Amino acid sequence: MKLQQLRYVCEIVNAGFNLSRAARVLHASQPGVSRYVHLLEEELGLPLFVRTKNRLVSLTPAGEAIAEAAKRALREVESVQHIASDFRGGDVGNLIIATAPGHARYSLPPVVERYVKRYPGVRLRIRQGNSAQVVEWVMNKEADCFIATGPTEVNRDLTLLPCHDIHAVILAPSAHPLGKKRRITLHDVCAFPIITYNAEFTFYSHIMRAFHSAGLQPDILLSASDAELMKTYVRAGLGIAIVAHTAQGKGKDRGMRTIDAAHLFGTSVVHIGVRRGVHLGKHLVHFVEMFAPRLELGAQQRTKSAGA
Amino acid sequence: MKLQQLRYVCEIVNAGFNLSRAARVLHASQPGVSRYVHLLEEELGLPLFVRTKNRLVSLTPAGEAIAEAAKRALREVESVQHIASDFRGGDVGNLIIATAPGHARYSLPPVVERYVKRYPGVRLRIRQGNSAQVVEWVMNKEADCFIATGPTEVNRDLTLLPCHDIHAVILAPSAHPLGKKRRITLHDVCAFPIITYNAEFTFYSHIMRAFHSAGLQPDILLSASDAELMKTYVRAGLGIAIVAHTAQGKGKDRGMRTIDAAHLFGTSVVHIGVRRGVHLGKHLVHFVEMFAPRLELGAQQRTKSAGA
DNA sequence: CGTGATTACGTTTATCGTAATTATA
DNA sequence: TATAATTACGATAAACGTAATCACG
Repeated sequence: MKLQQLRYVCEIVNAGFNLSRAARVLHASQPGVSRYVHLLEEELGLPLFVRTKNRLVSLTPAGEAIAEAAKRALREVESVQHIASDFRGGDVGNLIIATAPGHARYSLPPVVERYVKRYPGVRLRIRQGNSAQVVEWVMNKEADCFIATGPTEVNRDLTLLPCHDIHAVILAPSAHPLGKKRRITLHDVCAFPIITYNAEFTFYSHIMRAFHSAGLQPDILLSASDAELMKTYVRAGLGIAIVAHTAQGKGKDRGMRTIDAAHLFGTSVVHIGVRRGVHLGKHLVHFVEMFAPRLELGAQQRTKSAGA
Repeated sequence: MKLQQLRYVCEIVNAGFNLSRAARVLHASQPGVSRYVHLLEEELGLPLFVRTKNRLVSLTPAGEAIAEAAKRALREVESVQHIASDFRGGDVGNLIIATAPGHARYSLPPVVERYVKRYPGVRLRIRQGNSAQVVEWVMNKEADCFIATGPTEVNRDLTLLPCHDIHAVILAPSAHPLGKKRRITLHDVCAFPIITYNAEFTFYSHIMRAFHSAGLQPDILLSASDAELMKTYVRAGLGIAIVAHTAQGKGKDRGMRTIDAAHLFGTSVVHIGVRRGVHLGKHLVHFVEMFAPRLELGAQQRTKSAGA
């Protein structure tokens, strides 16, 4: 059995059982592909494709199972090449990180700063998008990993690495009545117009779930993807903002006060998501080691390839 | 890149980096293997093996990662062949089931009877052993699956399919004082000499854990792997037996009574264990469908190969 | 020197394209 | 008749073994 034969089979399948089209994609001649497939079928002792007279129509049951296994085999072979090119290159290359604007703005900058200093040859790119987008990008190989606040609805082609916890805080104008209470409740919060993240962010659903399960209907005055924008509206006295604790400036948020709200909304976990079962590139591993040292991803890599 | 090259790499590794030995195993000439490996290294652009002058010594870091991926790729290719031979054969073949004597004797017979009637061409073999042995047999491909009472200490090369629950019953002589109580306690049970399974069976640990966590030290008079043997001793009045509920005869256990003990020892789950990530043979799927129809393994197979 | 890796060389075989053929819509 | 699969044939290349060479213990 040859790798090419497996490639041919897979390509025929996703060319919609059109040998000619598959041959074009594979830079091979139509007869070559035809013969090679026949050879494989002969070797395996059964037909992989259903043929009506002179046309490929579909996979046989055996063909389906075999095409699946073939795809997995090819992925591993591809992975051999990726591993090689990963080791081959020195500390140069590309690293694309997909994440929500919140992480990009608050958690990432210090890490990125250290990273580009340590690995100046790596071209680091950060793509911003909502939860669904960043997942999509990683699956399509348009990004090497995503950083997202879970639990993300995620399929079995991705692996999530829990990095650290995140909790909500409330930003209110300095003289706001909420600031006087010792321990606020969801009910207290609900009394005021609320500014928070857009609905496509996981944090939004997280917050809303807390309100709804308490039987409350908050008055969402305004939603945005940018915490700095929210702060502007808070300063203007339009309402109070519920944001991730990472979004609070270190004493730089003048004109407002921060009220802890961890007990109201619980904690979420920030995850790094990568494609499952493939070799994690050296640059990605280095980055993750900086972003979440407790994962000890580098140490794992040394003993076993492609983390859990 | 050729599959053979990957085979060569893997074989060199488990021949202890001895090219000559690897070549012999692979039915190839030493020079052929040498050149082919060099070709691969050239293609990948980096050395896979550490060479001291004229001798292979070990894998480079890249080599280790690549050897792992290569092994996975080869396993998938092998799996293609297995799938083919699985579909090729009609309803003939072999099926080896490893299990503890208890399952072999009580749960399996009716299933086996139906199975051999439906698939008379399949040579069914049942190997009996303790928990560790049956796991070992499946991993070494000396058996297609095992049936065991969990939770088995199991590694990530195996998949466990939960089949059904099992609970303990107490077998006591007809006139035994325990039979008069309405709801017995662990303490009650401890007052009498106990007959149960050998220590190497999971059920034994399960029972003992219940006693120990209640701070009790039961008097184990006798342990055996065969429930029928235990019954003999119970009839002789030597003690009471704690056995799986599946071991009780349907009214045929003369001279003794059955006392329910589910509330004392809880329930365990009977699992079928198979090698992870490989195609499940048609015969095995058929058997599992009969043994545990609620798994709907056949339906899963039709859509996706090798169940979770 | 013996064992084991590499290089050189030649034969055999397989791979794959062009051209011709057949079959279907 | 156009499109798509199969068969026939031939040139090129690769796969792989034998023999020779080299390198170390």
